[in-house]
Amino acid sequence: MEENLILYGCKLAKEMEQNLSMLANQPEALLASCEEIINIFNGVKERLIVSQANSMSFPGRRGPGGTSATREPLDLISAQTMLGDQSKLNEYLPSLDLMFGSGRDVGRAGPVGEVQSAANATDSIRTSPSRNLRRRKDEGGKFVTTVAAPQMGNLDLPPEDGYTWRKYGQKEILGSKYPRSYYRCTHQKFYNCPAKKQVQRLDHDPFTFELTYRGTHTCHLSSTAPSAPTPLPEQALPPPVTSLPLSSSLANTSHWLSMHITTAGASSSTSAARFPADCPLPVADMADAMFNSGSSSSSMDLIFSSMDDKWDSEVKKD
DNA sequence: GGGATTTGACCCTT
DNA sequence: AAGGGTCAAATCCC
Repeated sequence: MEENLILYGCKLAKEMEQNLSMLANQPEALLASCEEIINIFNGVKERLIVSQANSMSFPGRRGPGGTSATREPLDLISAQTMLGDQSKLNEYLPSLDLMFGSGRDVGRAGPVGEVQSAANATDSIRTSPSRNLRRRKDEGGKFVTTVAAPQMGNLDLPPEDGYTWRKYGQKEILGSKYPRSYYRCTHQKFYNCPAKKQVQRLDHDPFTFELTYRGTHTCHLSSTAPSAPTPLPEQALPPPVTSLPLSSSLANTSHWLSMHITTAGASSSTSAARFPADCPLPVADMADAMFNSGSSSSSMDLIFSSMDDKWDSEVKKD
């Protein structure tokens, strides 16, 4: 299933690239389309991360009062070892970050920096001379997903998602049976990482968590960040929520992806997000081709040409 | 002692 | 005014 997700992302990129070529003379439409691409790929990336996390077993955690909720990178490392062909995933995720950024990192420059401005404008945050930044729930830059509770271990804790989080609050929410927990990135202090997430059980399904991600991980961008020994946990970013209305096809895409990730979270399968053995990665080459080539269509065709047959033969099997 | 969690209070947005 | 998000002191654990 995850393999299909990846194949789908490749397929989608090719289709979008074809659309972009038709918008070459319409800068505004081109920008909007680029924005869609950024958000879609971020969504795919995040789903891969969550999918991989959900496919693992959840090692025992310490009880309340300790450091139980911290996410140990070793969990992922060992899981990757067990799952086998994860090296390509580790290549793929940071490459996507380099390619598309988060859409929300103010300090990040790159090929998509200007494209991000529209999203940043809608993602207004209030500043106060005496208080830290605060944002409301309906502001932009929110990504919501649901995952199943761990099959084993402490069911009160949400499943691993590859990041290390520090809990900073919990609150009873009106109309909800279960309290909402607030987490921020463990590296916020040292790397000024703004990533946060909220965890809440669903009223109608206590074994399912709703995860709300806000902000993006910038800790992996620091040259001193401890990313080298643990590629996956520190190199991937939670995606922003698209600030632009998706086209009908892309909206369907989002639905399709949501369906799949939810299924992956609820599954007890030990299968992991894997790349097909002949997937023409690494994506660093894709980024180079997409942004440094004068002839985007030809380069994209080169990148994705071998994907079509595989997509047609494998994805349609489902 | 350092780091993480708990929890009541505070502040902001609606 | 109510509800949600965050702060920060107290507490816990290693």
